[in-house]
Amino acid sequence: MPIPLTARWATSPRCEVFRTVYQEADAGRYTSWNQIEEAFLASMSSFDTSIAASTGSALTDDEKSELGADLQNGKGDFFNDLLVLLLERCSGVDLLTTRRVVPGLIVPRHNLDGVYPATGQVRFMLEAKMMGTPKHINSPKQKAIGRPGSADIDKRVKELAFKSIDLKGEFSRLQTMHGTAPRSGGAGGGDLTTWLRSVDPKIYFFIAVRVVSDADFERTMEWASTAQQVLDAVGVYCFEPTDDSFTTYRRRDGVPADLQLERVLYKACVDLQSVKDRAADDA
DNA sequence: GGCATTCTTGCACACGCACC
DNA sequence: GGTGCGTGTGCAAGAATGCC
Repeated sequence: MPIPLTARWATSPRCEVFRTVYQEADAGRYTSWNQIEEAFLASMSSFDTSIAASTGSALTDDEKSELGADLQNGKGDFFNDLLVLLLERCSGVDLLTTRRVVPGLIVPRHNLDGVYPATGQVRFMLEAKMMGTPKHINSPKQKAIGRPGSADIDKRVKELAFKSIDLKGEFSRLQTMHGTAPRSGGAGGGDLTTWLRSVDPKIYFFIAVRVVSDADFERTMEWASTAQQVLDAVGVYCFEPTDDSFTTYRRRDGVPADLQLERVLYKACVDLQSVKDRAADDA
């Protein structure tokens, strides 16, 4: 599977390390996170070292052109595309990686990262986010260790939680319109989590978080657990700085088993195959 | 094709609270 | 009271998308 041409990281010189990792995963036909974890960590270290080294004056237009216009953006898209690649390899199902406009029950247009199938009702959806950045020239007031990964996690979880409820509500409405009653009782007066997990689309949320302290890690886990109640599954990968430069990383252990990215990715793989079979039966 | 709008991601700042 | 930290809110930049 070639690098998506529309991806921001496909052309930026700073993202060369990402292309190398992606091509390694593609060539090796990798199907699990464990196979690519070390290369992923190394690419993050390389990328963030480049970001942190952008000291001196603010970037000129020429420098922006050379390095890629956006200073930080790129790793989030890379993380998303890498997960899609692994998931496709594992499940044998083609996901649609380009974002598409999907109507919800209340909000008429949602943009989604990775969905299946490419057309018609969405049955499976993947959302991936990267959080946390090192200190760099554009954030002079930032602490030396950088911005905590958990600083923005609440906003992202709340956004996705609403998107989940809205999309599943719309799917349920369409089922009712077509004479197919929802497979379990409605949310009103019942258990919202149980209802949400009984209704398509299956929504998987993956986050890679650069944590800078124990408190940062704990807060990340709390919000991941919250997200778990509204989504079908949440996969978390945490990494932390190991030296004074704060841009050499190692895996942060301690993520509960049900939140570990590698396990959730495998669950998503199995689920996606099931969704594909179910969609074929319904057709 | 050009402009306006929307979306995503990263960030600053104000405020409240705990601790010393 | 001063300091540090967590939290909530909203802004900014860049890219994607829509509209005329």
